[in-house]
Amino acid sequence: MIEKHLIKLRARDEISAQEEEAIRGSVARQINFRAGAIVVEAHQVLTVSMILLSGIACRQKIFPDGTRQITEMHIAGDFTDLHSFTLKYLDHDVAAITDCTFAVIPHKALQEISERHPHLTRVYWFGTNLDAAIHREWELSLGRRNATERLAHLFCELYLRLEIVGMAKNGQYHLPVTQAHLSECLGISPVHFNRTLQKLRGEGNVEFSRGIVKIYDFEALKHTAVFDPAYLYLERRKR
Amino acid sequence: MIEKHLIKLRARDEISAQEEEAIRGSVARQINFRAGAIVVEAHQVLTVSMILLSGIACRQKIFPDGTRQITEMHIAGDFTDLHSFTLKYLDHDVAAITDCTFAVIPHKALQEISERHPHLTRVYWFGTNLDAAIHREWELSLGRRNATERLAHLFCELYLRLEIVGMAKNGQYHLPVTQAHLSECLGISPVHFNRTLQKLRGEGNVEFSRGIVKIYDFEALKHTAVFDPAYLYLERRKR
DNA sequence: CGAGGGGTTGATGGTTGTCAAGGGCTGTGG
DNA sequence: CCACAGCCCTTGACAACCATCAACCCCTCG
Repeated sequence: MIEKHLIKLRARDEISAQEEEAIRGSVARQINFRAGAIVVEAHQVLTVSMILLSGIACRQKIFPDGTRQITEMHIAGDFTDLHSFTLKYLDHDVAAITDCTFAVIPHKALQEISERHPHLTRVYWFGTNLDAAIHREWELSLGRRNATERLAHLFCELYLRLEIVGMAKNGQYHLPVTQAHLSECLGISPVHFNRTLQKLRGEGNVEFSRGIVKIYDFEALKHTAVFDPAYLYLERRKR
Repeated sequence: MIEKHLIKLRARDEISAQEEEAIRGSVARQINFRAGAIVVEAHQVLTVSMILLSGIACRQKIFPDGTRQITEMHIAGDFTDLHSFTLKYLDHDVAAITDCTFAVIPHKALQEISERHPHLTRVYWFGTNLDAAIHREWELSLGRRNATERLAHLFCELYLRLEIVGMAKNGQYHLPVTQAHLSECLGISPVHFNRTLQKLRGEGNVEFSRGIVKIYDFEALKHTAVFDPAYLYLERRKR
């Protein structure tokens, strides 16, 4: 159930048997959401956090006029709103892009972990800092990369993140989202997204259609994206 | 010395006398940097974190070709690289924009805090989550706001953050940075920054010259920025 | 067969970047 | 005191990038 979550944690740190037990014991229940549903609403006081088990979700910020910015994509294994444990409420929504299943972890359980398991607490603290690093990289994209580079960069990031949890291999992965969703990640219009995608396809290094991303030359794609994976902290660190 | 840091913490949570003592005891030394210096270099393994005592610093990401994106501005009281405690190295630089003084906190001391002071650990965890919230808001700016709105938004954010630590009042604060620095926050060229600033001045709600920001109508400025301070988490929360 | 969502295309205009030049202020040395 | 250098700010002209509007296509599903 939370296997992908454990794989993600163990890709970056050692998790002992007791810690794994503590994590498993903290799951109160599962919950499903339909595609398009708001999973967590901004500004609502929260008492639980959620681990994404399957599906694709995102963090989004919405303007009064309805325009939307997706600030991070979430895949299976991600602790989508762990930060609500210390923030108490979120400054953004969490939305289900496809149908999603979550494991629900009450803040009470996180409180216990933070009292009894200092190392695991630091692992989860690391997890929220990793999200912040992804936000920073997206700031760089939105501030300095053009549309082509942004899109190539997003394809690279998702490949590496999905690969960790076994959901991408041989340069290919499922990404069952619309062009409009991705344009909201990149801060461009859907029309311009479409033209950008065609340009990338023309270069022959990547394709995206029917919800499948095919990367034919990852090194070339990294090059057009100016992609440096350091911000994903993919190495295992010592306790 | 770390008074502004304590004020910032106490604006959001209760800090006990013992916790204050633990914080004060963790400061190993002070260190100064000249304007323009790199305080922390990306990708270097770190063993200390630093609290900004005076001056203005920033987090920046630089492309191979030298173009730069500032991902967050730091003011006195900010724990500029607390996240290096769990990340071990940073995905970005920390740079001194003006002359700066920092308090140095060894990771060993943070390790002890994380073992002995669960509540204070959560307070610091909250602190890094607050930085992440600022990153998200900047993603929204860079992705969806135009240049005028971005600049107005930055002036609003810095006002509220400086006000907390007593460095802004009556709609006015010192911001001894160049237009080029601010343009690197906003993801626009220095030339366009200058024209944007003139446009805002023409509207009569804000002025910026000789390193001083004067806000004449904060509500109007908030309105042009579509500024919602929720992401700064300015209320005091319960233990 | 029709409706609807998602994808595609063309035309046009606004926002922003780039290049180049000049102005103003400050600090320094003659 | 003045000349000069250097940094920062400002302005104008032009081009690139991207948004918007509108129309159409394609596929799926009821």
